[in-house]
Amino acid sequence: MKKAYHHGNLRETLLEQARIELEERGIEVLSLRRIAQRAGVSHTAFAHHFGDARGLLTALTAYGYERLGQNLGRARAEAVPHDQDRLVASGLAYVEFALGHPQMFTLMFASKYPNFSDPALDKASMAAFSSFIEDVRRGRKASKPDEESVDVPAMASWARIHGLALLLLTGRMRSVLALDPDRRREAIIDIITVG
Amino acid sequence: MKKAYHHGNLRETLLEQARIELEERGIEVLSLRRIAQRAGVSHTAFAHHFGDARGLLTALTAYGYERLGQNLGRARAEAVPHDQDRLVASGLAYVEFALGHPQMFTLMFASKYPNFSDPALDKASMAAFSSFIEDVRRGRKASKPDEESVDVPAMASWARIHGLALLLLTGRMRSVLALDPDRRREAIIDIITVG
DNA sequence: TGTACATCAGTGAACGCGCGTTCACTGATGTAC
DNA sequence: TGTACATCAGTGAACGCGCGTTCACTGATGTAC
Repeated sequence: MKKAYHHGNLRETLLEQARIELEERGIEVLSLRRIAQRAGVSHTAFAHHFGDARGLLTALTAYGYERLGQNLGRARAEAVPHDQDRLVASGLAYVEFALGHPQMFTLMFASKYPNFSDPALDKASMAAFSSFIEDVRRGRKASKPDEESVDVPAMASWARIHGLALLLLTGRMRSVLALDPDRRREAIIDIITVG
Repeated sequence: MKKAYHHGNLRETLLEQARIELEERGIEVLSLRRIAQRAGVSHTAFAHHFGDARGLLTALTAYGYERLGQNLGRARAEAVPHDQDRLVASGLAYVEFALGHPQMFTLMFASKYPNFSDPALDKASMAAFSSFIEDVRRGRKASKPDEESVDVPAMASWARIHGLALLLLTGRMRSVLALDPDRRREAIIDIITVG
């Protein structure tokens, strides 16, 4: 098969290879040159699709939020339709996303490199968050407060789920990490649902 | 005043300048050379005190845990001695430490650079965590479970406080960030203490 | 259907940059006698 | 109290490295007529 000069799908290929490099080596040593090498393309080919290095990171982060949003949506759809079950399913999917894609999660939540005011990134992250927070809110039986005030119960649940994800993926909470997968899953659900 | 050839206190000076550089510019662009320049010393002077670059980051992270531990201890001592008040005071101090030292907090909890198996770092982080978790446990009125099982209520409170800190410092939770300092403090306490 | 030409997509060499580390060194300090 | 000498603390030049970017380019594609 002759290799075409024009790739046809290079943007998606570069994003996918960037995702793999990210998980394998970590944010802190991501390199355009290595990603391009993985994709079998010269490292200057990036410019046509992403502008500069930050553009790639921004697109990669948006891609991560899209995947998180999809995972949450799937979990939501599979949960039997009681609000409480939906909160548990969403929360579990959130934590599992973090554990399954630790570097991506770190990029999405801790990194200063992506441009979070990029419209596509903002749209993807708002979509993931807002549906998740809606699940949380309904699971807590809290009515949506007026626009200006803080929805304390919903924020409390979100904070707990987010913190649980991060403490687990950074290796704290050794008592939970020591469990086998099934029991760990149960412990995560217990922690999400405890009064 | 003649500048001494031997500094006398260079290790502490370098750590302090590293801390300032960290907060001002961020983990991702920390540089030995710039820190040394701040301290008025050649960049090769590091080797005598920290070995290599990772050694400095490890020492800096340990320093962060010591300061977190001190802040928690101070908050604990000032709280009127009801267990619930102590949980609130510790939790608030935890969140305020994160907001006051965002880069340090990120280094302590998300970075892969420090060597977390370094004995001094391990000791400092265990000291900060264990006293904090003890506060949480007593505030939840949960008796300490046997060594092997998971203390679900304590982990749930820790996760909530940790997640709250991170969601705030990464700019999520806009409804809380929009408040003025006093009302924000109240909202943080509400979120920590809500059932 | 053919052709001219603009645009798009990818190449590869070269660049400068800041980095951490290595090296041989020098000045200051501490200590044994 | 003096002196010899080992050790400690800091210097500054040089190194190689991988990085992202720039540049002039070439091949492929799309389109107007």
